[in-house]
Amino acid sequence: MTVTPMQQSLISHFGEMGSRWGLNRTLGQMYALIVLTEQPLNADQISDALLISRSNVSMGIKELKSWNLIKLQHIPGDRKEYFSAPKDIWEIARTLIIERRKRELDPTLSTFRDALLQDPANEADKYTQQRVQDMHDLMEMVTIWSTELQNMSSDKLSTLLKLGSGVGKILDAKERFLSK
Amino acid sequence: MTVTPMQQSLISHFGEMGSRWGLNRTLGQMYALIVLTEQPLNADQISDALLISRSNVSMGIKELKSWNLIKLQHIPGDRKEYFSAPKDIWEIARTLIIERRKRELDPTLSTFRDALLQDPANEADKYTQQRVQDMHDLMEMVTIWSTELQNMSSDKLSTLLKLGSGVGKILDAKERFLSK
DNA sequence: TACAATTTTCAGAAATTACTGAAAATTCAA
DNA sequence: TTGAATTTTCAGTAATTTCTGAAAATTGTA
Repeated sequence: MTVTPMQQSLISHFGEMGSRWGLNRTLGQMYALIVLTEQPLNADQISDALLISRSNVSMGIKELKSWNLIKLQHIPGDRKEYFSAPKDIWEIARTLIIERRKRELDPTLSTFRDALLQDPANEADKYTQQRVQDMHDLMEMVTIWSTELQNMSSDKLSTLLKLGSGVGKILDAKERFLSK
Repeated sequence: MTVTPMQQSLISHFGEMGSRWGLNRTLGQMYALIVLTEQPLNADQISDALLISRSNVSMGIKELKSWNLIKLQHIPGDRKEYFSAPKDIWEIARTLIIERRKRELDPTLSTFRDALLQDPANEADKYTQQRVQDMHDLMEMVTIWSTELQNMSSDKLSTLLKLGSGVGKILDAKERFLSK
């Protein structure tokens, strides 16, 4: 399991990014390695390639599993477990959307709802609730979107994204669709 | 500058979330306080309300400024600087999208492009480039979208988001239209 | 200009998070 | 079963990040 210079620079970058994200450096590197390698890898190979301890890999894998980001495989005649990433990049994207929604949006929405159910104790609370209401509404819409994306095929997701350069067009499409 | 229980629980939640995000706990709390309070606040008030040192507030403000998340105000006859958040929640959302794109997508896209320009040293590199190409394409579309959103008025952004669960249907309609 | 008010900086301390090696637990073939 | 191969756990250590107080810098007024 040797890492080419090209792979190394990508792995490093994902390490940096991973720590800026909710993950940590090692996790970012591990996932980069798995995504960029065609063959499934076992824990020892990951440990060798990234120069991190076997136990660190074990913890990383546990985390990646909890994010549903890796596939588990077995190779006949080999007792080790092998890990790989989905070959469809859209599937990875979809998983990331779902998992981040679960971890970030859902609990926040629930905190917002709690606050909105309370009686405002004074003017300050009234203002607070008003702001919470705005954030709640926005976030709920984002949630609905993410649910939608979650159920969308890769093809469809791709079509939607490609529509990008003219989101305005989508709005137009909506008008036409609804008004006929 | 007293914080009501309702505000306190929201501030705590944002603290938790902030650290899961790229920000840190204090920054999350600071921004929650500013967003949830109607009046602009000065650094001492923030320091009092959150029980953190004046210098910590100063660093936090610097960071929030770099994210373009706060507005700076002066109150006549008072030399202190006062801080507030945009009243339009969509504006805050838009700013977050822009800033995160700058910090996360742009550098990543550039790393991807570097890798794609290199000559693959072997089969492993060829596979790596293929995967990078996929990720690049996806991320470029996301970038285009975010640019689009950046230039969209709050009204239009709101309309688009409200479309939510209707998006799939519109795409269906489009498919049917194109394939006949 | 002088100076009080305010903000910023920054070295070190405190807190948090990540990582390791050793040991425990699990798995599976014989 | 047994025991070798493999994975997981976890206490302690290392590394990183955050926070503070003191001092320096800046600002604005008289």
